[in-house]
Amino acid sequence: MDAPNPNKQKVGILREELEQLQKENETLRLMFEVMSSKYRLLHEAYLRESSSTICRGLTRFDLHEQFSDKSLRPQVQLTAASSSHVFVKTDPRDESLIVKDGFQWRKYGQKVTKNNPSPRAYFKCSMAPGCPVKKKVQRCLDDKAFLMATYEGQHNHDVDPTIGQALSSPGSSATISATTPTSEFRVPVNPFRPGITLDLNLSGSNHENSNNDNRNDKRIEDCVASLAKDPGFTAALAAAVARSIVEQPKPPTP
DNA sequence: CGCGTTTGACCGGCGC
DNA sequence: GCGCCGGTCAAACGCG
Repeated sequence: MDAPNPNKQKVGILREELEQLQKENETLRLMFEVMSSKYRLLHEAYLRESSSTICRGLTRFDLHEQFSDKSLRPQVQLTAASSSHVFVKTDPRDESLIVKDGFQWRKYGQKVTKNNPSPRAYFKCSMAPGCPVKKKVQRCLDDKAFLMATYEGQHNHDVDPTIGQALSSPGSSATISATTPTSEFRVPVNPFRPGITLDLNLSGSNHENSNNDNRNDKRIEDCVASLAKDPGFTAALAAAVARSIVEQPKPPTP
């Protein structure tokens, strides 16, 4: 009776592993549910904002100003491919036209435009010599809490890592912010690259380390908000997560 | 002194 | 052709 049955011992180990995997599975399921619910909420908020704040800004600030200017129509048609508009929420009392997007910019001009009393500032990227990227920053006509940055061109270098780490998406990135009466959400976008780079590193420590709850929540929000920008990727990710939940984890083979 | 910002001047495109 | 407008240049200026 002293010698333990090796089979029973093996079964015990396997059972332990199984329980551990089930716990992990449950955790992942909960995370997925949280992500899904947050995604739904944020997507609804995003759609609301798209049809109100941002679209209002675009139609009255950008579209009105640029589309009404027939000289810019060809450029506007190229906008989707060669330039991007980013709304950045700032303190309306802050009169500086500074958009912290992870790059260093050198201001080379400022103009007061016809349709907006707020001056428009012109910046060139100064992080790398010869970088062709320019941006224009102007306070939104309707909501002075927002700055609209228009980026043109592609960077020929990477983002400053010390600044980039503070942003949720690696590489070049900027933050769109939009407010609803009750909430604020941030949508990380990448105005210079075709794809959206997401940090989906939702490690198990998320639920183990309560000190990181706020940061993890924010990261999840950032991820979810990014998903809202790309329905195709949303579907692909949802399918992948669903698969990982449906598929029972197999015990490790020796 | 070097670097970045400011700001008036200048240029080019477009509409009338 | 002229005027308007957005975009850019470059000298002056300020700051560390």
